[in-house]
Amino acid sequence: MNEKARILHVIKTLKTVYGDAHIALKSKDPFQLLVSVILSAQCTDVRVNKVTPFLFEQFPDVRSMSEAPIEELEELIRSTGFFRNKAKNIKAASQIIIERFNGDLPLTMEEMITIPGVGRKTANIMLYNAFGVTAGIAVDTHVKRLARRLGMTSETDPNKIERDLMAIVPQKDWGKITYVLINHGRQICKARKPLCNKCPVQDACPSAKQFI
DNA sequence: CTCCCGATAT
DNA sequence: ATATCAGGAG
Repeated sequence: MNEKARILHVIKTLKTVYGDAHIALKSKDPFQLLVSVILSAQCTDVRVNKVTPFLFEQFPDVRSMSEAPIEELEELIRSTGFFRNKAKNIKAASQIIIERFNGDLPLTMEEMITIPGVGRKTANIMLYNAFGVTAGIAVDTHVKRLARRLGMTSETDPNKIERDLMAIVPQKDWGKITYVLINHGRQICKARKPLCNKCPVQDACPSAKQFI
């Protein structure tokens, strides 16, 4: 079995095991999803889901968020970390969305990444989950770690990892592959102590023996 | 490359 | 005590 066939086998197996994998961030519309994704940087989704109910109770939409006092915003999201940057970005993003996009989120990668606090990872998550648009593959810390361990890339830069993954993963799987890898990364292929003996793709993983 | 940063697992 | 957690900007 060649390298490409090995990788496709890994993807197929993980898709079967984590078939119901989906976004874990709670939101009731695209704008709330954007705020949640910005908050999720270097923070667990469980923590984000704990603060957003209180945050959206005070500032439920793009209009109210654009006028939110920065100190109140900071206090409401403090526990998610990087709270000064995140508060500043969320407010600036809200103002930009109103001024440049007439209050609605843009539907293209090009426009999406002009929003403060939004890079390719956040844009990919938004386009797929809010609008069903498949522009690329969202590379977060889990996707980066797993793609490297599973031998799908040797790069460390998220943009280069995304390019490598897009060349291997069938386009119809670009949206879902992120959640498949995230779930596998949380349950089995954990950052510190990966559970290789319980891994469904152990036999096809070039990193397995190094952790056993 | 560095900085931002609190919460949690190990 | 320290590594890690749905990253992005300068």
